[in-house]
Amino acid sequence: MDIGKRYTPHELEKKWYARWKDEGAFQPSKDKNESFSIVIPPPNITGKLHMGHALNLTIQDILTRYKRMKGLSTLWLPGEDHAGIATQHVVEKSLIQTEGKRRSQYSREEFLKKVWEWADTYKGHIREQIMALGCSVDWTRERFTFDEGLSRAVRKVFVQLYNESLIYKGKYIVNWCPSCGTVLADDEVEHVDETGKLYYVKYPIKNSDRFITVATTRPETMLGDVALAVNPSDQRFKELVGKMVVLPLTEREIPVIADPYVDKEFGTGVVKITPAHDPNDYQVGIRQGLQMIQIMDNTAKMTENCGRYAGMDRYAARKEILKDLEEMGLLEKTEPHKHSVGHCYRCDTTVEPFLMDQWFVRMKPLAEKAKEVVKNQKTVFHPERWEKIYYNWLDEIRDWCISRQLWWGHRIPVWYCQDCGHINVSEEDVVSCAKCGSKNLKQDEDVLDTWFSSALWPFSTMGWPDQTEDLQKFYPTSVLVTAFDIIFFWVARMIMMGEKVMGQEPFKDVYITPLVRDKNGRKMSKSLGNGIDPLEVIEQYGTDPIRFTLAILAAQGRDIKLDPASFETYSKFSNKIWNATRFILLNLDGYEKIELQPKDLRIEDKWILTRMNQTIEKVSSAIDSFDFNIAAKELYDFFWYELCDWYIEAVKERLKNESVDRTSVQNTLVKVLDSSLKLMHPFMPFLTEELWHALPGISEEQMIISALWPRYDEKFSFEDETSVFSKAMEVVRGIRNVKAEMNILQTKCVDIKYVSDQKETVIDQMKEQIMRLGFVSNIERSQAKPSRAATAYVGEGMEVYIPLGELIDFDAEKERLEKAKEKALKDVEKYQKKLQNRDFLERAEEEIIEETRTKLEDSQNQYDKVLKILQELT
RNA sequence: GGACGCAUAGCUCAGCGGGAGAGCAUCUGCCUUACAAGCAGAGGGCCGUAGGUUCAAACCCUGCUGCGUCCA
Repeated sequence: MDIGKRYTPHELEKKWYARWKDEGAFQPSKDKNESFSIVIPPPNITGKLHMGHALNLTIQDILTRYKRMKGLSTLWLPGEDHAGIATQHVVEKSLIQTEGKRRSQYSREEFLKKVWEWADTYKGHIREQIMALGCSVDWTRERFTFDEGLSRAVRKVFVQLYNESLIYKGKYIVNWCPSCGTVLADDEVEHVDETGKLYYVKYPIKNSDRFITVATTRPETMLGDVALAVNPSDQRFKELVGKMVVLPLTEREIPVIADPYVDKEFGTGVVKITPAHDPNDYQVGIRQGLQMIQIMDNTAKMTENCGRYAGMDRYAARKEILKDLEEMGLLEKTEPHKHSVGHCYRCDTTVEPFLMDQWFVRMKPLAEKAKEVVKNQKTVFHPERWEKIYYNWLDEIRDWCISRQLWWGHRIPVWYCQDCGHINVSEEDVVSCAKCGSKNLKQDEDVLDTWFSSALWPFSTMGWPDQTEDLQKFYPTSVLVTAFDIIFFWVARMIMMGEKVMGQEPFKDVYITPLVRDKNGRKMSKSLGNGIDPLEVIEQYGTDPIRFTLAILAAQGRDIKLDPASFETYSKFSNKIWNATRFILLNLDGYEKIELQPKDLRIEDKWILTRMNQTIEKVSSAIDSFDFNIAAKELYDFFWYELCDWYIEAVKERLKNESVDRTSVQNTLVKVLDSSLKLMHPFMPFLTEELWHALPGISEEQMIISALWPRYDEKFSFEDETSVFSKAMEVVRGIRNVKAEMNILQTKCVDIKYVSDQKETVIDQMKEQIMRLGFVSNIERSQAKPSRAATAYVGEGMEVYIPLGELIDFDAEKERLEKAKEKALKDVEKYQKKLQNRDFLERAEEEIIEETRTKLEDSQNQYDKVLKILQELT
């Protein structure tokens, strides 16, 4: 079978993906016992996939295809995430644009209908992109976090945790996003260092003309102050404790209290306490039994508790209050101040700490279990260091706020009885109160945090709460491949829920992918506009090059600085594979498959087969240890620098003559190509599938995707021949080098002469190949160095010369030899020094010492010979 | 403030105890009938800095400097 002259990626991508999918190649085989499974980190339905996804998906596909070829029953389960806040946010924005209406102008049902429409559209986009990347996911098992089945799982877990008192409702300080109009979990708040101001405000002491000065970054919250606090050990303020001060602007009187929370060094050593609007103050408030005054509403406007400031936005109020304090002479001074400010991770609005009734998950007991799982190595992080980050977070964990004031999400399965006040918590919709039987019920308006449903993903996608075959076979999953930024949001919570609900860790390995940055090391982001769209790259170069590029850059524990030029580099590799295959196919005239026998093989055949064997081992073990870059590099080097540059070049002559020998070469080529394509398949699925089908003996029904992974074959490992070939390579390089230095065309054939005291040299063993690779017209053994000759090779037991007559440039030759001499001398000195060191001889391993002795001998030898040649240079 | 990571050729990085490597870029030569998306050759590095461990350190340990990230 012939293939086209050029590698044209696009048509073959579509063709093969459709066939793989249609023939069920992505579905796990039913008959095998050992299984391998991955659940996809479900992409949000808010937008398109970025380079991070492309990397993440590529790695998962490499693992999946590799395990599938290794014969395991393999499942990669795809799906999408409904992404509560984010999705509601983008849909609202798009509705304002398309229909000019805000969310409040729709009913909850109407709005949700719109979001579902959006969800369906975007699920489609995500599917297309996953397909474009060639991912071998089992589409028959696709799931969505808001599916009916997954919603059932969410309810069941909620009820279970509620019944075990692991879920509770309570009034606490939470993070409120005034723009999204919902509460956020602690880890959904991003802290950014900002330069703000520290305002020093004077509070008059009651019945006195003295003041206490308080430093604050947020003067507007003073309207909610209920106390001033000092550190109990602070001598400066000892006698003030217990006194009352008059809160400026309100005339309210508040006490001065002592609390160890106060930092003596900060500001004046006195802080204002606003329990309803600051998490630390809230703790003080609880300890001291203080009143809590709400001064802002859901939109961050001041409440009626704020007198004449009521109705103002928080920033307007701040301005106004400062102006008033200034006028009253109560603003002592203002200093620039650096502090960290919380922002909403979705819309970047400054979050407001807020005292509210919300639902929480009690994290401590779950976190303990989750720590154990990793400590006991039931789940292992790669690279290992992420464990620390994981522990760190779990150690400092606080209860997880799971209710969200949104419409898009799993509605909290709680019904409040309007008559008796009973809280009904149930998997099924409640129609009558369990306590009083009243039908006057009201379901909680709020929905659950998206991550609550994502936390169940590894088992909810496999049919839980039903006891399905998939769960039996594929849970726990084998590997989770994800980015570090969701270790807290997602990975840790999945482990908690897996342990809690299934009694078993959700995955055995967690591979944390590198972060894809731009070529300058900046994070790719929409606002910087420095993102690279994977689809555009695919459009330009094809899927296989982008996958291979990402894989070869994916070194563990280091971010990827992605220079688009890399795609160019590795698309050339694809082309190389294409053309090498094409060459082999063009040379299969009269091909007849035979069982290769060592006795029919020549040195270069044995060499390439040995190297093939080694490559199989290296690539397999690299994938096993998640070192995708090493695996990819190994393939690149083997295929290009050994198979193409040396083996194919060496056997071209042998392919020309019809003989048994040609059959051996053809079979070796086909065998090596077959194995190479298989090893490369997980990285470059389309190209390899296409080319594999052009190989002789591959039937139309077969597919490389389900072919068996190559195995190391003892029969084809030949150490001796491998070192002979290496020596031949050196000789050829020497000849080429002389030509380059003497300005002789590489393709101009020269004669060579060699001097040796050995009976058989590499030149005798590989004469034809050396002649072909070095463009040599004639080789002769000689008793001594010919005159007017350049030295091409000086090695153990042999020197190779090129008699050049008038062509020789003595200066250039002398320079070359001087360089070689210097190098040899440096080596000699280095090894001598080592071997003269008594400590070295006493303490180093015997093997190392022996090796060093050999090296010394070799370099000494080299030096002597080069020196001699140099002296005789005529 | 607490924790972590990184520093190797001009650029991007691999190597992580016994010979400093790759790609890109640069320079030289070549259309050698698979591939000019190619072939052959060359130049370029006190492996951040100061100590320590070791017979032996780019590699292990510590301090420092610079850059980055996470948590508070």
